Amino acid sequence: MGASLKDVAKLAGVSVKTVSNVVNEYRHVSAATRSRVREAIDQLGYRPNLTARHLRYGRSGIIGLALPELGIPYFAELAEEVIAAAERESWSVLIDQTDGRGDRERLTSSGARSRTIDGLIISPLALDAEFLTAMRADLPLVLLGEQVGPGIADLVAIDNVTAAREATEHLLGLGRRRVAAIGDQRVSAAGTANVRLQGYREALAAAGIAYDPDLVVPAESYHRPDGAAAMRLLLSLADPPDAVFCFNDLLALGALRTLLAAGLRVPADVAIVGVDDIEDGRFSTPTLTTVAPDKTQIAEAAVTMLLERVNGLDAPPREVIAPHALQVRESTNTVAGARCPM
Amino acid sequence: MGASLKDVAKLAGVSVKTVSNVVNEYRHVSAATRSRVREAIDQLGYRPNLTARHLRYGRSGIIGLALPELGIPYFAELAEEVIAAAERESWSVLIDQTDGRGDRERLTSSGARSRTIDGLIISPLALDAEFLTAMRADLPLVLLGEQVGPGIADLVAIDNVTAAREATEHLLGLGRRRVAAIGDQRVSAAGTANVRLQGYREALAAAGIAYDPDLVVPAESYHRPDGAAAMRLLLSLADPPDAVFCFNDLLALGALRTLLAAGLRVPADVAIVGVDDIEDGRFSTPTLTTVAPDKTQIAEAAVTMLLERVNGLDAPPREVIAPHALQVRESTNTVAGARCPM
DNA sequence: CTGAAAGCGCTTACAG
DNA sequence: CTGAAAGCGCTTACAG
Repeated sequence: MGASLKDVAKLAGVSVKTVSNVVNEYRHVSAATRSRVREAIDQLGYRPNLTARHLRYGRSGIIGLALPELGIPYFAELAEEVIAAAERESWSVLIDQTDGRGDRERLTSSGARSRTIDGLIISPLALDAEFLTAMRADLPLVLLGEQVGPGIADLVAIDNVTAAREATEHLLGLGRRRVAAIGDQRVSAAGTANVRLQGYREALAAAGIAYDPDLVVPAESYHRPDGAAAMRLLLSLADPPDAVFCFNDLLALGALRTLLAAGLRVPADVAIVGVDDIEDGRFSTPTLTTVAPDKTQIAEAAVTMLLERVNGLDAPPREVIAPHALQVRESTNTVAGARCPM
Repeated sequence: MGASLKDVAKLAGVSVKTVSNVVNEYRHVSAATRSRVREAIDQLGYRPNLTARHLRYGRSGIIGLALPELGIPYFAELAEEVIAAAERESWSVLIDQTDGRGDRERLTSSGARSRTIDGLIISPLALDAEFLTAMRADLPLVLLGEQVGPGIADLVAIDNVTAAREATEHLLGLGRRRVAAIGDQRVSAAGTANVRLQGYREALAAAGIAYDPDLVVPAESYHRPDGAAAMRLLLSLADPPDAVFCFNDLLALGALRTLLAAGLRVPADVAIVGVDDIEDGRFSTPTLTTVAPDKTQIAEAAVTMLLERVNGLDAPPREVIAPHALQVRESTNTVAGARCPM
């Protein structure tokens, strides 16, 4: 198909080494030779074959990003940042969707382990420590979100316990006493859901409020329908909640929908807090109070750490804890007046 | 780093050809040899180097997907489907974000033109026919969304004129007479915005309603803030609209926010229709009436057509028009009762 | 059924 | 400042 270095060399009447020198902009090429080579390149429409270059260098210039699904805005926004950060360093990003099952087969088959990528940023979810440890032996790895086991690989996350505690404290500070939690998951022992639940419980304990298991509703996935269904369950309780801490914004937006459809007012009757700070929550009615992780910083840290590993850094696993901040908006702001959308 | 075919061959005491035969599961390998090779593979932890294989085959097994940004849910959902469709065919997807500027530099540098991908699915936006024609000479191309010029490359899209006409007719059918449009763009002559505007105008004309340029508001990008700002502009008119057709759901959700914040009721005072059918609109309050393109079909058609080209199909540019359907929800349903969210 | 050799397109010591 | 040659790891005619 395309022309190769050899073709260019032949046309320019020089060796491939010289063409390579010109292409890679090494000095020590005479101006005359350089322009002759340039001409040949233009004439043939030559562009370097990156696959060959990668084979030679022993790397592909591509990193993988394994996420549950792009359909969850938090991950889409994060992917956006990761791609941008990688591009700044002239790396490309291959995205793998794990469907939240963290299915080993998928990861294995999808190139993560087949040396087509030089490193992997992975949101682990259902993957266990053992599997990840094995993966790390093959491939530089950066974990996103939550530590799966002690010192498995580099990690970038926010302090989820503190974040959850602050969110719950904020609701308690509003004077609410029946504070529910939506998003519990029993899948893995160290998952994000568990640490968020822990922060929730700490806040309740500090406020001297008894933990009521009825107020903690699991969510199979973290989409709006799950939040909506969980909220319906909570509304069916004899003593329903007056506030809800949702483990992500999508669950919160689903819960919000259920509340409004049931004729309840938010925050007057039930206040809501989410996590992620996705754009949706800044334009919903009411707007959504949320814990905002610094996604740009998370993405940059992940890419930086991964490339350091790809470049041979041999150090014990590192942890970057990115900052987060509670964004108070209408869904917990009882001062603002109520409005009627329909 | 990892073991190569040669290492395995040496350990198993056979030639590399034989190892290759085993790895690729060719028949005609004696059971004894096969198991000896298998053992060596396990022992060395051998996995094939895809880069080398790709060099040999002259292709990378990777296709590119160039989108404005993953932060726009429609594109994130589409990317999700494209990745899934590609994976079914054992292809990987490299995502490029063009930032809506369709910037040539980015595309050029980001691998699209550097032979690291075997084909490209691209949402063209600001790219002109000339540039795309030049690209197609290098690389199999499938255009997403809108035809940029006559017969430039394979295209998959919905019938945007009809979709826009139907959306507008739906609003007119509600008895609205001041129907605004948000999302006009002057960038390219054949862009999606223009065909949607055309459908809008056709519907007005068919209903015998004069076209009022004051009711058509441009949007620089298609995010919620743009819709919110455009709606504020419309509300400042002496004779504000009683309905709005937004060129995508994000604009519609932004407009919705402005209306509710201004104390207006939707749809009682102003009815709204969007395009894209993103998940947000199914859970907003009120839920959003929208034109739903069949994203799965769009993604599958794009991947199928691209792979056909990658496999050498030499045919004139083809067009796939995917189905769409108007999803009527609360934002235009004047029959449903009004509820008060806050 | 298996082996030795060439070649995909590049880069990089090694000479000159 | 430039060239001839080896090699990255794979596959594939070509022999046997």
